[in-house]
Amino acid sequence: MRNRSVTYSTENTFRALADPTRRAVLDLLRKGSQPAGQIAEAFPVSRPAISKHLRLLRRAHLVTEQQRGRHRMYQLNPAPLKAVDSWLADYRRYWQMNLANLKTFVESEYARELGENAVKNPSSKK
Amino acid sequence: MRNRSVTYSTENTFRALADPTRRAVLDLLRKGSQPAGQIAEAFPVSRPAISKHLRLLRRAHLVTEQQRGRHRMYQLNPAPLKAVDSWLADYRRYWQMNLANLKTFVESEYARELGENAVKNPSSKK
DNA sequence: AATATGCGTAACCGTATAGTTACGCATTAT
DNA sequence: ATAATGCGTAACTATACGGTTACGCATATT
Repeated sequence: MRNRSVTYSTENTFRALADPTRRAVLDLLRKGSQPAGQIAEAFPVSRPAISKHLRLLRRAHLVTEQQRGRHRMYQLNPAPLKAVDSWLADYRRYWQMNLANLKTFVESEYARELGENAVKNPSSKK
Repeated sequence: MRNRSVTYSTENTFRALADPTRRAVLDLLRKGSQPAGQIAEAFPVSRPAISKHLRLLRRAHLVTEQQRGRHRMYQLNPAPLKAVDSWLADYRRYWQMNLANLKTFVESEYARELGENAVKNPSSKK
């Protein structure tokens, strides 16, 4: 298997990104691989706390580790972020619309009628 | 205040996206505003469960609601996703690098030396 | 050989999720 | 006026976080 494109669990990826500390760890690793202890020093929480964050990041395949003597070097693996990026892609065109226009549209009578229709013709629920 | 650019809590945004059901709700709302009940019908979980998801999405400002008779219309607000997008931006260039090259680099003796240096010159810790 | 260092894990705690069922309050329909 | 509908919330449960301290095991140092 050479360079076969790998799929990761989008679920794990989003979950891993939910915590600000973990995002900060990734940001840190963008500057280069670092051993676990050095990563921990960058944060106000205890080393075991970081160790657990690293475990989640590992599960999400957002970092890879390799033993280097008694150190564990952590390296960023941005590949799973591609899934996040492509999920976001579908939304980009939305914020490219003028949101002010959207707002006035929603508050218009036209939208109101659409809303009523959506409600009165649920086309489900009996 | 007219169209003043609003900032949202990135924290809340990422947290809201962590759950697959909530992401699916957003995906659903991309097709158009819907009342809460209709949203709930699209999922295998109970209506109150969806109601709670909607609460989190509201807190994250990813949806807006408005009373429409006895219905509550939910509408997508993609604006907070811009923060996610810009966080991701810093990573895009990484997955544009050839990851195979990166891998061989990391495993090279050169990287090994860098790694050792990083360890032996922590430039912190006493 | 003995000691120090790096780092993961276990055990424990408080809080937030994610789901459930039961309930209550408006609004609409009859 | 009464009944039905739409939907949020309360109360409860199980699980997962995020943090802590204590511990243990390799690897390095002296």
